[in-house]
Amino acid sequence: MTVRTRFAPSPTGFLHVGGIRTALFAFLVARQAGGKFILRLEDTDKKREVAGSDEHLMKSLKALSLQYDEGPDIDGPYGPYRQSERLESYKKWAQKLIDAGRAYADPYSPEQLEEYRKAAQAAKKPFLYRNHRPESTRLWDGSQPLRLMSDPKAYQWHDEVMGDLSTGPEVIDDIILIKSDGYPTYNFAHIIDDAEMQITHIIRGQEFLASTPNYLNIYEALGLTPPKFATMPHIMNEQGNKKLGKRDGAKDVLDYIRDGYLPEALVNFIASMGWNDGTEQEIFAMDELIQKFSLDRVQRSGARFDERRLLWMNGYFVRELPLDELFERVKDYWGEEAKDADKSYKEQILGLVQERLKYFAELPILTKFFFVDLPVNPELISGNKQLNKLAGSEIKSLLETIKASLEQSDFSLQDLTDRLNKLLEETGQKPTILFSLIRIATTQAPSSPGLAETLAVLGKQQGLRRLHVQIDSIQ
RNA sequence: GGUCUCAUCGUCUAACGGUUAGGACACCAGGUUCUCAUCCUGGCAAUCCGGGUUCGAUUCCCGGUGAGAUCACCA
Repeated sequence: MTVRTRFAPSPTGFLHVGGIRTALFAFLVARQAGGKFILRLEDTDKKREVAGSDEHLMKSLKALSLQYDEGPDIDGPYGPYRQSERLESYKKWAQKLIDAGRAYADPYSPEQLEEYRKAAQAAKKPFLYRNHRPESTRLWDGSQPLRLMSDPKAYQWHDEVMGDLSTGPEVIDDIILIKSDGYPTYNFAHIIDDAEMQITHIIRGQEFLASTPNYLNIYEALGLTPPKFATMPHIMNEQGNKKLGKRDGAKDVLDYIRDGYLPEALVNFIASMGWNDGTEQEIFAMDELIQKFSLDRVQRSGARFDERRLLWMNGYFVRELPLDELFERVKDYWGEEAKDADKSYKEQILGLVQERLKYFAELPILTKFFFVDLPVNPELISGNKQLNKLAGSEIKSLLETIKASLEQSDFSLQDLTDRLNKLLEETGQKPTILFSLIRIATTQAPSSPGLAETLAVLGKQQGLRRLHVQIDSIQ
């Protein structure tokens, strides 16, 4: 049997790392088995639907290379892939249940239901709708919710991640199949769709674990064999006290992409939250993940989202990139001031900042001084523990000596290196004095790449000009 | 409150009854002619508690405790 997994989000907003992880694992299971990965939009709640989020979802998946084989925009043999377009199916299956006496019209108003619920709560009892099941059922005309006539019983089932699970009959209830607006509930629709779409593994978040026995009850009523279940533990927020959610600041994955996080780093990072291959390997390429992933090595406990680890991992992937590829990838991230700079100049700069670049959005602040003369910042000297011990006149004369030497330089890396060494001897100064001074004068930045390298890229004209300006600024 | 699930360094995790409980991130210290970063070296740091079973429990069982999920005409 061909493995078919699906990711089935509702179009109610963006995708955060929690959602992406579920999608990623479903994707990996499918790819590993040479099966199919399907995207299905669960758009049965028109009130919560957010316009454009379907596109956003698809874009997010594609941005992380989680390409699905069938979906709303990629037709396949089991379409359509939006639930709102599959209403006929749900009606058909619902009718089967009605005919079999396994579904009935809910006679109560929401207010009545609320009272029952409150009464149960006051009595410290769990609320069960089936305790209020009407004696005689009337015809379902669609104006009322359609409920399952449940068959309360204990269940034992296997979960690919959680292992063997079991519950008693007390959790089984007459859940709503079709809402009074004609749309099915998730609880009903996903079962029909998974069956019709030949889904073999339901990989989903832990929030559905508690309702699984009710789904089992529906499968039985429908005469369907359930697929394999795999329940993913939650990804928790940074404080670790709540499942990661949009409301408390979970970031859109597309925002990470926009900030210049690499998809491959994001994927690796997300996979490493809750899964590892049992070795000490930390870095995995996508094809390695596909090859090595297994559901039974997925963690059962929740993992916290630690952005610092993501930052490290992204920096790692950035450093690993060949320079020409990195150049291609960062091309939209240069600052405004770099607009007219030529390619080879930018390439040289990128070579110098590559190992300090954690994510692409940092590029402008790391490289600005290469493109524009920053104003003299006296605080760089006054705030320097070594330099602020020197009198202005001493600094000035040091700078004059430096200038005299650099004026003779061709600004090749080799010559600059030699001259810098010679200047240490000539002036008798320690590197911490001499090099700091040169760096400050020529960059006006609190930090920069190596001094000789920076000067070589900056070039003679710019380097000397900035030296002059610094000298003139000192009385 | 009922039901279900989970529990190893601050964080992500390894250890299919026997290890000085390992790695990574973060942090700290030192080194790489200034800074930042990289890289290298070193350091700090964990089996929730209590009972069993066993020659021996992080590991198996029971009970606590703690955390999370769920109990919608949301998914």
